[in-house]
This record gives sequence, C-alpha cells and structure tokens, in this order.
Amino acid sequence: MANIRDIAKQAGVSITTVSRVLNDHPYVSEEKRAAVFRAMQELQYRRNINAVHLSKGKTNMIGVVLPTINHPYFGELVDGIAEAAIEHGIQLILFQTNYETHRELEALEQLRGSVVDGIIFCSRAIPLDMLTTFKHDGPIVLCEDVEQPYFPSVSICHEKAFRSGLDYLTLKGYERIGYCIGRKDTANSMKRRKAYEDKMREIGREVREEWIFDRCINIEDGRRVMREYLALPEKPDAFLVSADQTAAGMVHEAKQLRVSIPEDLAILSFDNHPIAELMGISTIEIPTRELGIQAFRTFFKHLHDPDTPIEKLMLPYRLIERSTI
Amino acid sequence: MANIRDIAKQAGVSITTVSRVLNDHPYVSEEKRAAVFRAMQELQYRRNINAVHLSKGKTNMIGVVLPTINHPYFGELVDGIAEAAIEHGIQLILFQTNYETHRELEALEQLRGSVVDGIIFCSRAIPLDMLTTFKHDGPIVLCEDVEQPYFPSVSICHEKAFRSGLDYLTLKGYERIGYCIGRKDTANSMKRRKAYEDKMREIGREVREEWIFDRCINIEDGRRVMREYLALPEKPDAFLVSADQTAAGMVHEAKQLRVSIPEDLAILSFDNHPIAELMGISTIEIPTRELGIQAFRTFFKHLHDPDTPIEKLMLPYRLIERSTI
DNA sequence: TTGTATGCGTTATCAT
DNA sequence: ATGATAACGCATACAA
Repeated sequence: MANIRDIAKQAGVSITTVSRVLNDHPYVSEEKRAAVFRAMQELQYRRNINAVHLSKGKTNMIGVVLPTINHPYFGELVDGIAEAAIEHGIQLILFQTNYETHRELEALEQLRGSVVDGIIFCSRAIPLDMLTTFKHDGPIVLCEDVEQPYFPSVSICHEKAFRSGLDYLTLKGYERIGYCIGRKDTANSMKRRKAYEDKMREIGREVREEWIFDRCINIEDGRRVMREYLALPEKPDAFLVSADQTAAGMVHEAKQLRVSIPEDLAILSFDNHPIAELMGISTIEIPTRELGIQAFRTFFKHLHDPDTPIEKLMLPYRLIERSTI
Repeated sequence: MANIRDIAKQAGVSITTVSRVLNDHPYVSEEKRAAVFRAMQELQYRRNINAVHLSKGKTNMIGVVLPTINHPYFGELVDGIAEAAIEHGIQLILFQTNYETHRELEALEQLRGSVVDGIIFCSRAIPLDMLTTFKHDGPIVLCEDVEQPYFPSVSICHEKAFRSGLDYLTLKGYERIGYCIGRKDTANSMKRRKAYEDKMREIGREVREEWIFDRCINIEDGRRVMREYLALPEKPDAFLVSADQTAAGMVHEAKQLRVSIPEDLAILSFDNHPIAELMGISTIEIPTRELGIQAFRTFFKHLHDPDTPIEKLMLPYRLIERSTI
C-alpha cells in the first residue's frame, strides 16, 4: 500500500503538500495539486485512516450500546441514530451487551481508549456513579427517563405516559390493572412503577405484586405472561404492557388459550411498532426513530461544544386506539 | 492521558517492558510487572487503541454492510454475526446503505483504508466485478446465493427453496401463481425467477409479468401488493412471497379488503420470523441467525488464513405449514 | 530478562 | 506557497 511519502516522492513535492491536498487546504498551486492527484491515481493511494485517527485523536465513530439489535425498538432507535450520524460522516460501532454490565464497561473502555468519540446508551444497566467515571472521556448520551445532572438524555416521559395509559384504562372502566415491564431495575421501569402506585392509591386499589410482570421484552415473554395469568387465582381485567412485542405474544397466546381480548382481558401497550397495527393492538406510540435522531444530535452538540448545557429532552407520545381495549 | 512512556518512567522500566506487560508476554520479572501495574493504576492509564491499530495494521473490527438495520431479517443476521464476533473479540461497525451503491463503496474504502479488517455483505448491490477490485484488501464474505469464484458466501439455496415452495403450492392445487421479491437485480432474486420460470414451463403455464411484484421488503410493500392484486383483471390464486414482513402486510390488507386467505388467495412466504407465527402465515424457514454465525466464522477463517479455499456454504431451509394455504 | 532504536502513516508547527 | 521535522502512542526486531 502506497503511503503519503510515496505520493510525495512520485509527485516531486513534500509530504506536507500531499497532506494539504488530502485535506483540501488552500495555498497549494494548481500544478502541484494536479501532480499529487496524478500520483495518487498511479499508485492507487488510499489514506490509512488509523494514522489519521492517531494523529488527530478522534475517530469519527460513535459507540451505540444496546442489549440486542434484533428487536424492533432498538432497530428503530439505531435506524434514527444512523440517519442523523451519516449526515455528519460519523460511523456507528455496535456494542451488544445482552444486558451484561461488563459489556457496557467494555464499551466505555473503548471510549477511554479513544476508539470512539462518544457513546449513546440505548439501554443502560451499570450504575450511574460508575458511568460518571467516564464523564470526561467523551460525550455520553442516555436514552432513558432518568433524573441526574451528569449526562444529557433523550426519552419520552415514562411516568406521564404510563399514567396516561392507566387513566385511559380506568376511563374505560378497568380497575383491576396489572402491568408488564422490561427490567425492573431500569430508570424507565422505576418511573412506571411510581405512576402505577400513585394511580392505584388514587382509585383505592392496592398494588398486587403478582399482577406485575418483570422481564417482558419479546414475544415469548408475552406468551409466558399469558400462561401465568391463566394460573392466577384472582385475575386482573387489564394489562398495561411496556412493549408491543410482549403484547403481541400475549394476544397470540390468548387466542390459543381461548381468553377473549378485550372481553376477558384488555391490553394496552407501548411503542406502536408495525406489529401493533397488524394485530390490532391498542398502544401508546413512542417516537422511537425520532428518539434516535435526537440522541445523535445531542451527542453531536456535546462533541463540538463540551460546555453545552446538560439537558433532558422529552419527546411526545400519543395513544392509539385499536381493538384490544 | 498518560501514555506508555509515562508509565515506563513512573515504573522505572523501559517502554518495551511496559508493552510486554500490556500484551501478556512472558519474560518479565514479577517485580517489574508489579511496578508497571502500579504505575498504570496511579496514572489511570488506558492504552490508545488507535496507536495499536496503526502499529499492527489491524483493527479487530469488521464492517457489516446492509440496507437497513431496522428489519427483522437483518436484525437476526447481525445478531448472529455479533454473537460469533464477540467470541473472538471482534467489533462490528455498521454500514447502512439504504440500497445505495455508493454507500457500499464507502464501506469498501474503509476496508482499503484499513479501518476494518474485513466486510460481510448482508446485502449487495454493487456489481461483482467492482467488488473484486477490493479482493486483496481483506476478507469479504457474501450472504447471497451467487455463482462466482472470488468470495466465500453463505446462504440457503434460493433456487431450490423457491422451487420447493412452488412444488408445495402446485401440490395443493394452485397453478395460477404469482410471486414477490425484494429487489429484482439481486442474485437471490434471479435464482428465484429461474425457479419460477422452470416451474411454469413444467406445469404448462405461462409467466405473467403482472403477477410478479418487485421491491417487496417490508409490511407496507405487502399492503401495496394486495391493493394492486385487487385491481388485476385476472388474478393469481396463490403468491410466493420472499419475506414474512411483506406477507404480513398482505394478510392484514386482505382482511381490510375482504379478500379471504387462503380461499381467494393462498400465501406462502419465506423467513419464519416471529410475525409469521403470530399471524399464522405458512412460510419457508430460513436460518437467518445461523447464517450470520456462519458468515462470521467464514470471515474469520479467511482472516487468519487467506489461502482458505473459497467456499459456498449452503444452509438448510424447511417448510412450515400454517393457515395461509 | 531487559532495553534501544525504528517503524506505522498522518497531521501540525514552524520556518522560509 | 512550500517544506523539514516533530509529534501521535504503541509494537517489535534486534542487541545485550
């Protein structure tokens, strides 16, 4: 592979001049510029980007941390991030954590080792105080509804959204309400629990732990919930479900188990991914793709101006009525 | 940021010794090793991986080229690739092409510029002869059923699979068969067309261009096909559809348009993604995730032994009967 | 077992 | 407008 030195020799100019041509600097005569281009052509020159990275101390890459890419929510989110990133010539490097915190730490080490210029956490499992350790290694953006002054974040207001869902359910006459969340310990889930507890208090119902289902992320989880629902001595009459995928699994399993939806059990979920429309699931739309776009924009602002104020950006959600309520 | 030199000074050893400790080389006395570790601790040392990359001429990163990550097929494929990659400490960098060839070229330039050690094409649009130009810049693996001696590939045998689908349809009494494919010009699609033409000849039916639908990838495409189907003066009685997503859109739109499936129209699709089960779609399962795993393994073999013979790996498919036939 | 010297390919600084 | 040279941070052949 020809390098910048070979080009310089071939074109009869200095290395510096070649570098100037490479980087569109002014102050290069047309003749020399042409000579450099010719030499690059002849020698099939490609610049070694690792050398650029080392020299500049930047890579134009951003780390994207998520549990799995194979899920509509993260697929849409990354799609949004990628769309915004490509406009600025920034590449995405993927860190699939499978919910393991040590994988998140690996990603952070990459930030510290300047393999990436920054990180967007699509989902976070490691404690915030551990994260703050990496605060000065580059911009970190969170996609979650969490109270903290250290990192910018982008999300919907999960507490409000969950509350809206509960309001809608009670408005429709349901009061024996259970719910499903992804991971009990995430910020988003804690917000939801708070909304739930508040609402139960408001309508004079008690919180029933056996009506709360944890680890509900994909379709199979929904099936499991439905089977467990059936075994419940006292059953809820409605479920608020934090992901369309899970709701889809519930609806499908309900059909097998001859549970009528919404007669026996009403379901309201979140996301409004394509599957929700296909299966007629009532849901609260989360602008996932837009979330990704905004997450990147936020990252980019902080990348170029580290003094950008830490903001918590909230995007709107909206309820979509279909036939599971 | 402290560098290797600072550590050497602090620990009172040479740079080489530090490097040896860093890379787990033998022949370092315990005292010095300890001293180095202590210095690294004290100075909060992290090694700059870009420097490692430059020095080694490798990055331990692999480029993954695909049109969009936000689609179950590519989601599963990447999931498989990632699973295998992580075992070998290799990172994924994502190139979303949106089906634009210049984006694929950008990815290839990154290979040439040694930003990535190799590339897996989950979907390819640029011509093969252009691709061969990059043959010596690093291993390139294709996930398509294409005849060529230059690159290893991993796929199912689309011609046979499509033929199986057609056989099954005719066995069930359908002969007025149309089909949907993703992109007319891909290798996979051309294989399918061949299978279709052969079968039509075999059963004495002519190929009807208006029964062939191009650009069928996602759900919305399926809706479109269904509407166009309804406007057809003469209608097929069955469709072979190259993606569950599209089939799902068709089934959903059919319901709206009061077309009975399978009475008015039978549908057999490919993939067996979760949505196929949820919607009861008969489909031919493609082991997408396994495809990804094998694609990575193939890449990895070629990375470490460039003389590995170029192979075309074929994975099995299987038909799953549900209720759209 | 340890260290010296050199290379990796580019950018940046400072002269001229 | 152009060029010589010093970083950038690490790995490694070679010497000791």
